[in-house]
Order: sequence, then C-alpha cells, then structure tokens
Amino acid sequence: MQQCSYCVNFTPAFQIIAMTKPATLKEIARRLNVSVSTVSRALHDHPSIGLRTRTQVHQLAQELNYEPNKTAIFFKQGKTFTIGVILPNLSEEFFSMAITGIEQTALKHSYNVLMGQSHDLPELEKRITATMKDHRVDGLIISLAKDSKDFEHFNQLDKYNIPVVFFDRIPPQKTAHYVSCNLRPGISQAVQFLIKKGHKRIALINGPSSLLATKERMEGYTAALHAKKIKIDMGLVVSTDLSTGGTEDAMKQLLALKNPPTAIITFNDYVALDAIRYARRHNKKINQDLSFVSCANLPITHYLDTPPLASVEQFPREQGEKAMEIMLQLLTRGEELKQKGQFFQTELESRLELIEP
Amino acid sequence: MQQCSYCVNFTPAFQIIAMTKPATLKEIARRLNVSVSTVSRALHDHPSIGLRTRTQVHQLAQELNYEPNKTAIFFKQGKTFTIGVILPNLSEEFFSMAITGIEQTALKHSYNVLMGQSHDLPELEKRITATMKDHRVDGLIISLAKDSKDFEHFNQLDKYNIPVVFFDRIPPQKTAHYVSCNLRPGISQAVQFLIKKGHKRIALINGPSSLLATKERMEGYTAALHAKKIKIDMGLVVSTDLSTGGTEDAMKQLLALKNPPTAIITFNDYVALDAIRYARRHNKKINQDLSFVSCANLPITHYLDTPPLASVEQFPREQGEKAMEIMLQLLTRGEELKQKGQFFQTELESRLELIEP
DNA sequence: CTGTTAGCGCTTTCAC
DNA sequence: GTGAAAGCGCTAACAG
Repeated sequence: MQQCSYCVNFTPAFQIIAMTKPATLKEIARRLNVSVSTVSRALHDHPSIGLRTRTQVHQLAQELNYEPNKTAIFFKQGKTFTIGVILPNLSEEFFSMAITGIEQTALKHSYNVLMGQSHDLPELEKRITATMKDHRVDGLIISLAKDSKDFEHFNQLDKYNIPVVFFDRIPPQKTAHYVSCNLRPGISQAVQFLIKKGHKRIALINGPSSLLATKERMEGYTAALHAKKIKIDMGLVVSTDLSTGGTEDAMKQLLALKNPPTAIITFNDYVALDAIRYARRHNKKINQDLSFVSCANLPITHYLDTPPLASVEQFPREQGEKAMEIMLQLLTRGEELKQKGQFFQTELESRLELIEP
Repeated sequence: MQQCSYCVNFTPAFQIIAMTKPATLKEIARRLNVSVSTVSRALHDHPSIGLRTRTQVHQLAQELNYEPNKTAIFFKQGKTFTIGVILPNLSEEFFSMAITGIEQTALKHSYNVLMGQSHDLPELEKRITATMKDHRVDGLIISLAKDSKDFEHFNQLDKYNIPVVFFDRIPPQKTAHYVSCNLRPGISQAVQFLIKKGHKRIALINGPSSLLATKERMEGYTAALHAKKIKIDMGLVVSTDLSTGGTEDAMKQLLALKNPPTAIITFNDYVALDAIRYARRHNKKINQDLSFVSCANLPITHYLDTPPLASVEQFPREQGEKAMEIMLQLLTRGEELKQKGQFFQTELESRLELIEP
C-alpha cells in the first residue's frame, strides 16, 4: 500500500504536536462547539453555566489534561504568586532556617519563592533585586548584605507595587516593614549569666559597625554591665568582619591584653566557632580558662564537644514566618495600608539559651 | 474657589496612577507618534530603524523609566528564564553549597532560581514539582527526597517541554540526565586509609536502602576489603535513616558487638556528628579507641575538636554547577538532543580528604 | 525605514 | 445560560 506524501510528511509531526502541546481553553471550546468564555466560566464553576455544559467541559478538560497556563494568568492579572527572597548566604544555618520559615508559610498560601543570595555583596544584591523586579515578584523579603548602604533600589520597587519586608538585617532608618530580633535582652542576659558565674572581665567580639545588630549588642552589653555597676573597659570590645581571619585578629587582640578576659561573648555562632578554635590552638581550656557565650543558637553548636556555654536564640525560622505573614497582609490589604502610611514592624525578643555539651 | 467634583473624585487617584503605572511600549509610541512595533524594534536596536527615531525612542524610554514587562514576554515567548530547583533540605550544608553552584551558574546566564524544599517528603516533592510546572519554569533540577519511589510526575513535565536534570540523589533507573558523585572510589580510599592505620574491624554506617548512594558505599566498602583479602563481616554494616535517633541506634548496635569495630565509616558528616557524639557520651576516645571517617567533607567538620580523620569529598558545588550547565545545554539545544534520545550523564569521582583537627 | 495586523491564553464586561 | 469582543504588553510576519 502506497503512502500518501501528506501522511509521510505531516502525520507524525502532527501527532507529536497533538501529544505535546498542552490543551487550551480554545481547544476545549472548539471540540465542544461552545465559546471560550463558556469554557472558562464552566471551569470556574460559574453559577450561570448550565449543569450539562459544565460537566461536559470538566470532563473534556480532564481527558485532555487541561491545565491553565499560569504565565497567561500572571500576565493578565499582573500577579505571579511568587515572592522573592534575598539572603546574604544560604550556607549560614541562620538563613537557611529563615528561608525555610518563609517557604513553608508561602507554600501554605500557594505562593512560591524565588531565591537569591547576595553573598554579602551590595552590587549583587542590587542586581538580584532588579531581576526579581523583572520577574514581577509580588513581593520581596530581604535580609541585607552586611554592608549595604544604599537603599534606593528598593524604593524603585514601589513603582511596581512590590512591597518589601526586611528581616533580621534591616535598614537603619526604620521607615519600612520589617521583622527583627532585638539582641539587647539576650546579650544582657548573657552578661548577667557570666557575672553570676563569677566573671569580671567579659569581652565582646562584635560585628561590622554597619549592622544595626552590632549596635544592639553593644547596648545590651553596656546596659547589663552598668546595671551591675561594672565599669566598661573598651579594650574588651573588639570587632570582626565576620570572616575567620577577622575573628582571629579580634581574638589575638583580646588575648594580648595585659589583663585579658575570662569570658567572651561573640557576635554569632560562626564567630564563636572560629574564636573557640583559635583559643584551643593557643592552649586555652575552653569554658575553664576562657568561657564563651554566643548568639544564634544554631544546631551546629550542639555537636561540639566544647560548645559555648550558652547562645542567644534569635528565632530565625519564626522571623521568616513572620516576615511572610506580613507580606501576605501587604499583598491582600496593601492599598488601604499604604494610604495610611503604616508600617508593619515586629521585634522578637532574643533569649539566652543554655547549651548542654 | 469651588472644587469641581470631578477633580475631587478623580484627580488624586489619577495622579497616583500616572506616577505609579510603569511605562509601556504603547505609551512611548503614543507620545512619539510612531507605532508600537517601531518602538519595540528601536529598543532592540533593530538595524532597520532610523538613527533618528531610535535615539528618540531610547531617550524617551529612559525618561519614562521604561522597563519591559517580563511577564508579557514570558507569556508571549513561552519562556520564563527561571529554573526550578528542588532539594530535600537547605539546612544541610551539602545542599546549600549545591544550590549556590546552581544559582551562580544560572545568574551568569541570566536565569533565575525558583527554590523548593521537599523536606524529604515525597508528597511535598510532588506538590512542589506541580507548582514549578504551573509556573512554567524552563527546566527543573532536583535532588530526590530520600524515599521517593514514584517518578511519574517527572514524566508529566515532558508534556510542557520542561527538561529535568537530577543531581546527587538520582533515580535508580538511569534513563535521565543527571550528575552525581560516585562514592565508590572515595569509600575504597577510606577503607584503605584505615587499613593502613592498622584497623582490622572497620564498620560502615550506611544510609537508607532506597538511595543509590547507599549501594555505592557498600560496593566501595566491599571492593576495598576484598582487595586486601579481608573477609566481610556483615555485622559491621549497619544502617541509619539519617535521623539522629537512627544513627544512635546504629551506633548502639555496633558497640554492642562482642567484637566491636575500631573504626567507623559513616554515611555522611551529619551522621558522623551524631555518631561521634554518641561515642563520646559512651566514653570512647574519638580517633583513639574509635576512629571515624565520613563523607561530604563539609566545612562544619573543620570546627570540631575531634573531627573525623578524613571525609570523602563529594563536590556539591561542582555538582550544582554541572547540573546547571547541562540544563543550559538542554535549554538551548534541547530539541535535537531529544530526537537522539541522548542523556547527559556526568559522574564526578569522590576523593578522600584528610581533616586537620 | 515604518506601520498594520494578528496572536500568545486567559478573564471579564456587555449584550442577547 | 451563552457568546462576542476587548484587552493585558509584547513580538513578528507581512505589507508597504
């Protein structure tokens, strides 16, 4: 039997297309001899559609495996059901816990997460912000790079009606939505804890001065010492850029003091890890010669055989959840709130947690 | 002066809209009295547009702060320049390093990353896959949940022409694009390393049998022992579901043997952490009474004062990069490759790395 | 060199 | 109860 050239040329391709190309409203409409709008309504169970056609439509949609083309809907509705999240660094457990909080809350409300890491580079942060805007995320949740100074690009987002919620690393001028965790109480508790243990010389390895969190730690530190009438020795307050090298320099400085500290409070657990290792290498007995208290209370510290005695819990996961909840508010009731110029601002209270070795 | 009700009602709102609504091609065209397509072409520096109009257009676009509406472009072109990444868990450093590799390569090629965590739940994995499809990601990179058995939903993606690249936790039937790291050589090296140190009783805490990686470890383990003519004692091979409890059970089992091991190879660094802690609590001197070698070589191990002696490097970041590179290939030359039914499959070689305490 | 037109898939208003 | 038509913003084939 001879093959007609039409078949040879077109049938296979046609079949592929038929199997390949996802069904559309149009296609369903064509097959059922109804209009596109009827199909659309039927699928949305619009009351005005007769039971008969409605079931027919549903059935055919099922058969054809119809799935609405979300990109069309996004485009039409000007919404993407995606929120952007920009973090300095996913490899810090603090942030991976935070994004988990964000993601889970988002998922619960059928939002997706477009993720980007700034790696603490303001330029990259800017660039990622721009592509998030290009993708028309419905909102942006961000924890700032450690020395972001310029926040102009976030105002830009306003034009596209993309609300921004800051978390943890928030901008200094607090005219914004944010959630953060106030370190003052936790640090004060840390100081009190160490004093109660008999320490007189308590050092603080603080972070970069650009971070609000650095200021907070300093305040908690001085407040607690003042309360106990202990004079503050600024030689005991050093700072690190959070790199291993920076922390080691800070440690060197402290151990070189003629009257060195017997306890050290570190900016966070990673700094503590570096500091403890440095101390160990310099033959200090951890938590005997030199005690440590840290911030963040990450799971990782629970695996050390000489962990810090305690760590200030900052609730990263809860911060993430809260940030996403605020975002949902803004997304649903954004307009009215904007009129009033109100800001959602949540401050969680940090709390010192003891660590069992 | 009396206000006309029109103004009262509409002017403010109108102004807001005017300031708010982003410029479109249409708007530029209207102001310049040219057609929309001319504007489009001018902005794309299409050669056929006169220098004069081109500069005019560019200038006005600049002034109006024109930015193309990507959702429209996505919709029109059927491309989103977004790739989906599904991971079991971001809080495992292995995966956060991997996603960093993916993200950086993606960014370099102007792709974005839609991120989702399965938390090792096959159902959640399925759901996330579905929403990724809804969002019409251009491709999907995934590391499977630890007991995913059903891969039907990935075939579904074919219909939408969404290529899938597996990495690290890949499906057993290897008819797919993937990149993984073969554990056999690394584990064999680990065994040899321990034998050279004088160990005769070397245990293996392996992972869930559903993982290909578990099989690989077993093979590397037996191969190396065979090569040294050491008989394999199956009592020395136990398994964990990767939870802390599971690992502790495994340790209990090993330490209860009448002839217990003097060295243990663990499935990964997290298992090692749990195992080491368990051993320490049971008064074993780490790396004296009982030596450890692990897999993954995560930065975290370098902070322990008694880390495993060595760890098998699995190159998570490189795996991520490679997976994304394969994805880019598929995205650009997908059709031709699909015809040929070829698969991109990359296997990196694992390698034992010593850890300095 | 530039304009006209059609269309991507869907929602929605208006009309019958 | 259903259809026709417009439109979201952009691209591209076709026509001058």
